[in-house]
Amino acid sequence: MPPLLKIRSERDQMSAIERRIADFLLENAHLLRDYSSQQLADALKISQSSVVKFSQKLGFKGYPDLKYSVGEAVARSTGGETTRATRSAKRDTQAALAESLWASKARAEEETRLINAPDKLATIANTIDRAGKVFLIGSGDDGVAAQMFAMQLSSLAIVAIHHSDPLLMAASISTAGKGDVLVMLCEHGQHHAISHLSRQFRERGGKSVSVTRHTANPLRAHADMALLVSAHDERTHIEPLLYQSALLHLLDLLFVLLCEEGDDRLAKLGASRERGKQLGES
Amino acid sequence: MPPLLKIRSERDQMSAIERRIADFLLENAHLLRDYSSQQLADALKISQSSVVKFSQKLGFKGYPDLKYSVGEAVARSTGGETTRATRSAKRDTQAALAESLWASKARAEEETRLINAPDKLATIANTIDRAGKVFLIGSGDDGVAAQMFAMQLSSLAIVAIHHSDPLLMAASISTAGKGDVLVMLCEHGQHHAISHLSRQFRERGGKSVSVTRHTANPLRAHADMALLVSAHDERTHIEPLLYQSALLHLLDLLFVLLCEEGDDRLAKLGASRERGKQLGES
DNA sequence: TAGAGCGTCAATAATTTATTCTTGATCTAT
DNA sequence: ATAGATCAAGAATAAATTATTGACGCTCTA
Repeated sequence: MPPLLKIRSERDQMSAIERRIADFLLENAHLLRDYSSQQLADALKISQSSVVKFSQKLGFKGYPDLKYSVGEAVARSTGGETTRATRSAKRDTQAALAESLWASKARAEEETRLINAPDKLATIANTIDRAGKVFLIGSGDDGVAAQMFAMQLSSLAIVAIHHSDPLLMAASISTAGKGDVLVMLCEHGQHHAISHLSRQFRERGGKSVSVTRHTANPLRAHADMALLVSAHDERTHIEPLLYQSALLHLLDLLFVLLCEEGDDRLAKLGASRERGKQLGES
Repeated sequence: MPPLLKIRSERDQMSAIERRIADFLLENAHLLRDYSSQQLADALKISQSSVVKFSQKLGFKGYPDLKYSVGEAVARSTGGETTRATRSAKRDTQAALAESLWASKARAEEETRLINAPDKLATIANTIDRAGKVFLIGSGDDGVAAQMFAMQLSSLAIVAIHHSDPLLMAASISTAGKGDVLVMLCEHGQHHAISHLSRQFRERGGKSVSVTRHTANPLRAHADMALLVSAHDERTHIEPLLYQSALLHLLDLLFVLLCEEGDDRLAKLGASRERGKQLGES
């Protein structure tokens, strides 16, 4: 039980002095850091030993232990508050910049999470999990994201084939069959070539998944399943960053779902990581 | 700055004994509660006064103060979650998953921002801005990030050459000269091949920038400028996501700084985007 | 009203923390 | 090289904080 809650709940069967201590703690928990048991006693005009006994009666090893617990509780409740001290001008403006960029990203990622129903995500994760081969296409920014996701899939021992080029992908797809999955990343969903691929792929019995902005777009319309990304900012140089970030976050989420899909996935991930480490030493 | 982050970031310029203490704290932060300064000293076979001095050097009032701070930090990081009862639907668990992932990322990005001094970032942005050519090397996850950054630089009309392969990069570098920049992304900074490239590159008069985890590592030591990434999580399948995310965030920040470096940069970005749009319609 | 039970405090013991001082190692400038 | 400076580390010790003890007074009850 959190210490402050415990104190409150036992407050009623306490003696007068104990109640004084309890009240002080409840009101001043956040500045307990600077109080020794003696100082606390002085502040309340009671003896130091009363403070110690109070601590022990509540089940703590002693006063420092109580103090430590209260510190934890306060930290938890006040969240990840960062003490922001005013520094030099440059530091401030740059911190503000970082802060604002971060906030924008947070918003984009949050929006993105909300417009993709959990069931849908779970279904897609499941489909990928059972898939024979996973094909990924995307160019430009999308290509990089696709590549990253492909690497993640590989590390889970899922066969993933990534191409930026629709022509190359067309060739790869000719080996696809039922149970395979095609993940198409295309910000605006307007690449005809990709829509075309989708059609071919589905004819061969595979499932297609589109990942686009949440606008109406042909790619999304033609896909079996559609993931959506939301990212907006009036500063045109920022918007692509938000798109990237939200997209990656969405894919990360999918990755984590996959990790938890089956126990052996994580084992395979561990093994893959080991191999990577050995190569890395070269 | 959170105490554990502070410890990590100063770890490199510590003496051997101090490093022992630092490592112990980082690994055993959650059970520091039961250690007095003397017990900690005994566990590490060092003197108690060393522990106290360590605390003071880090800016704490004394050992108990350090302990208190670490307690807060641990409490915060192990989630301000008041263990929510029965998670009924799939929706809930997935939302929680997303939430936790997002919180971890936020922490990693925040930490990363804090350990890279604004001045340093500004200097690097400036160096890149003035550079003739920018070379980027990185493989695996780092490679994807490098590629992404290269694309961003290109969109600002900065000449950016990216390779995953050190051999190819070696060939490219032979065209480099004074005023050029080599950005080396390498999570653990242990790739000898990259260190080798760095040496070659600097001999030709170029400036090298390393981007690694904030551990002591050879790559970082050899570089003219070093960017650092902080990302930690006990769940081994999550940590790489955090690294990715924090790394990209750092590079995004650099990108934004570049955008604001000169007015014409934004204009060029707009033009580049226009061209991209036209291509995209195909 | 004697005495058991409890809470408080002052005194003090025990523990923990902080400081001082010494030693030895590593630089630095002559 | 070498004297001097600087620093890290530990031992010894001082200072502080914390914990325990025992005495006193209060209340309740048989």
